Amino acid sequence: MISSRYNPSEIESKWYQHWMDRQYFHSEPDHRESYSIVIPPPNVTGVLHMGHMLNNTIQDILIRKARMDGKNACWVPGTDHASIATEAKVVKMLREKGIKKGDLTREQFLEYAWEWKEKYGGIILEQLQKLGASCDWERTAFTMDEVRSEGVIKVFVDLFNKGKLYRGKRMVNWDPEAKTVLSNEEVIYSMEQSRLFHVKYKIEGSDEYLVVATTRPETIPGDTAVAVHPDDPRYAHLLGKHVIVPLIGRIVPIIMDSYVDMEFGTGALKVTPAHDTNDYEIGKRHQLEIVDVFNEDGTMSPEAAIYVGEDRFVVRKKFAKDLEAGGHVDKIEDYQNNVGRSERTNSVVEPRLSLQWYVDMKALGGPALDAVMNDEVEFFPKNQKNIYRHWMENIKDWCISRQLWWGHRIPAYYVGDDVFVAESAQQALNQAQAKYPSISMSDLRQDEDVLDTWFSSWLWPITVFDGFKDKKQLDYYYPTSVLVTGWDIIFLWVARMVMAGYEWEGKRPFDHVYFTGMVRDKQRRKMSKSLGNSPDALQLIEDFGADGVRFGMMACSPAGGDLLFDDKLCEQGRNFSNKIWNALRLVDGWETDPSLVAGEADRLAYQWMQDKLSSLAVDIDKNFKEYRLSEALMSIYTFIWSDFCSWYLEMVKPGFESKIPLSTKENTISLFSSICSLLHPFMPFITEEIWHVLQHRNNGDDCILSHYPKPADYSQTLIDRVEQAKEMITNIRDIRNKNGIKMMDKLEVYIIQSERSEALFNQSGWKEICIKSANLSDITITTDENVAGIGFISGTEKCIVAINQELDIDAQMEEKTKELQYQLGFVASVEAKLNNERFVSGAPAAVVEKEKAKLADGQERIKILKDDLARLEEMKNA
RNA sequence: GGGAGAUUAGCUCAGUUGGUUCAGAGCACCUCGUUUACACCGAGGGGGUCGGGGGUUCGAGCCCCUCAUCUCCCA
Repeated sequence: MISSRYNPSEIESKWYQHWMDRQYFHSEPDHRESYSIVIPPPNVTGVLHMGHMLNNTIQDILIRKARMDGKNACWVPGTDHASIATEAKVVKMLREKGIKKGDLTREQFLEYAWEWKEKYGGIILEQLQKLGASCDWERTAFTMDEVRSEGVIKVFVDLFNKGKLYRGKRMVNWDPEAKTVLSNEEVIYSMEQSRLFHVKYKIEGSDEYLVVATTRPETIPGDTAVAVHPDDPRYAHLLGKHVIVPLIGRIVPIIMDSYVDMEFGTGALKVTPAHDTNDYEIGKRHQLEIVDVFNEDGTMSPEAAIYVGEDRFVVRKKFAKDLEAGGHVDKIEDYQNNVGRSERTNSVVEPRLSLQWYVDMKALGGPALDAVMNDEVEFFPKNQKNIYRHWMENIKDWCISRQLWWGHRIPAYYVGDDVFVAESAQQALNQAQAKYPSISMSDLRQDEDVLDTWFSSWLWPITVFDGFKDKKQLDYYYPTSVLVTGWDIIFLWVARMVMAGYEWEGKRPFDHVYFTGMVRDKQRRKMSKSLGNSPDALQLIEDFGADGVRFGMMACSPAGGDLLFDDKLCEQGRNFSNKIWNALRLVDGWETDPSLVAGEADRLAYQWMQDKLSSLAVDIDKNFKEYRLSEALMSIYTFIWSDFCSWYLEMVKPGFESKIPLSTKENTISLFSSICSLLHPFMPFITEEIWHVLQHRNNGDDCILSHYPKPADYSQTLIDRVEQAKEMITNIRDIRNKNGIKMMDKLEVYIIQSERSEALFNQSGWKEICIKSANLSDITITTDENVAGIGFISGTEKCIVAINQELDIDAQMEEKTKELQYQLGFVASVEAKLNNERFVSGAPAAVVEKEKAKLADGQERIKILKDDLARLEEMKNA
């Protein structure tokens, strides 16, 4: 006996293993059309979170659907090495062991790092398997493995040789804790409480002071000018004068620069070119001296000459005191300002001048912008195109060096100030010797830095197919079919992949990009570790089953829109699983009798289901083409729960202790199998299980490889007729409800004779379905409009439920009157439209025809209602 | 400060070139129900001036203007 509850856990592991054993996920190039997806490689340090679940569920749905459509589906999994995050984890682990990074050589450190990666780096991939991800695990890639690394180095050398890569001194976002440069995207800004110091700078040779407002007094030793706006009348007289930097005593010029905001603070700005991006620009314009007062770890440098070696925040407090003690403070205000912190270390980011490697993005951007604008790479949803264009048109060079050890070490070799870039040290040496014949390997010094992780990720669609070495796989799978990712990394990753695709393959990396939304909690907050509002992904799978969670993720996740996650959605998924499971129990329990012949009702019900299925397949096909997966799923949900379970199964279900005709059971199993196929991409486990419980299957006949139901022709007339039967049945049930008539009591129903009611009756099986589902003794066509009972309208048919018991006539009259009012209003509005000369002449003929039909229908209903009311009135008076 | 998007039922959202009885779905809610697939259920039901105002049109949830509120991106 099958359990009345669906228990996912055993079933899920069983089928995942089965699929793996049969190598269904594995793909090799062949004669079929390819459908490929590369996974956005999760961070190797990561564990599965809600964002991954959403993103990977979507990819799995697409890849399973493609597989069932007969394409050669290939989903390549993998992870990225996440320089900063991983190095931070390894450093932390070492610290716990009592080892300091500084005590290790680069090689020793990397050994530990690899050890760590081998041990923990696969966790997230295993978790994806729990979710049901049908990745080709034989292709699992890692951004730092040999194939991927070779590609990265080749590309670096290639860009250098093409002159699209350079080394330059720029203002960067510096993380003093990780001691590395950060990209803009790795800096998180938020408003923080701080203090605005109004500091007095004495004007040289005068008793006058110039008051400057700053939140960062610790940078005062780096001041090399004070700037005011050239149009500011308050300071016009100071042109050409100098001020004395407080506590430091340095004499610096007062300069005029229109960058200064006259409204802000005192309208005077201290200029510290080494420690602020804008100040740096001002410094360049006025040829100011650059004094770098910080070390790489955020302590004061020897150039600061004061508090050397102490931390910038400690010094801020000391400076505040010293300034006050020295009488240099005019006033101190509480102030809110926007502070940038490192995404990884949460350390306050320090703008810093440093020598870094850059990619010349203007040299790469052209084809990448065009490709998206003309839909060669198509975005879903479309509105992301604008954002993309805006960024591409204002693109800045990409700083790719990172002061870390974990990553691809930059293949640049120095001899003094000369740089030689080559794929190997030997090649670099050869280059160097061409210039300096006498040098040897020991004179070459390789760049200490590694490359930004994105510098390997942007090659992902090429390198996972080993595309820089061997084009065989690449030619088949590239361009990939679709990329599924969050819009938050559109610049960081998507745009750069497009650039790389055109730069090295001359082709787009993917046909489509499907942007998912962010997963947020019910209060619309982003899921984050610090808020603790992110549910444990594996626990969810435990609680609701992978299928339940997948349903939950998809049920309310419009393309590009945010997903407000709620356990309730997974619960709904679990309930849905249970519903299907119990439908299986019902069908499975049917005993057949070969001597029974299926009735007309069974045949009509089956025909109706087939037509509905075809119609559904048309919708699903359309929805998939537009990546409206949520809608596709919901239409399947309604089909299964409502059409199949609530209507179809009830129509054909045998009575108590009765058997079912063989053909009806077979037809039902066939429908149920199609349903499994339909739902399989969304809920793979339960569908595979049911597929096999429904009937014996030959080896290899698995749901995962079944044909996805294709759009097909169907009879809308037949569907409409059954819909009208449903409407009539619902009406009768409502009448039972309102009049306290038990479902068990059989009723007799009359339909007033008309052309349309005749058509319904002539539909084979129609009458039988009504009788069974509404539990009627009979349903007949009559010309006698005065049958005693309760009248109702179905479509435009007047129907009467014959009833002998006492009825609440007033309640009925009230209801009919209300309905009549509505219909009168409706007809009036249609008449107004049709009487409007401009409507009749201006609107398309089809629209006018429809209005006329509406009018006729409405008038018909009004007539029925009026008759009914008159009849009720008579009954009341009788 | 510049740009983008949004505002439809209590909640989350559909609504595809303006035209069916078009104001919809799911969840939540209310009433009834333990009839042998399922209470993780069944049957039925109520609920919205489509953010406010103005305009174009024979006709506006949809197009235009304006105001309000919110979100995001860039600086």
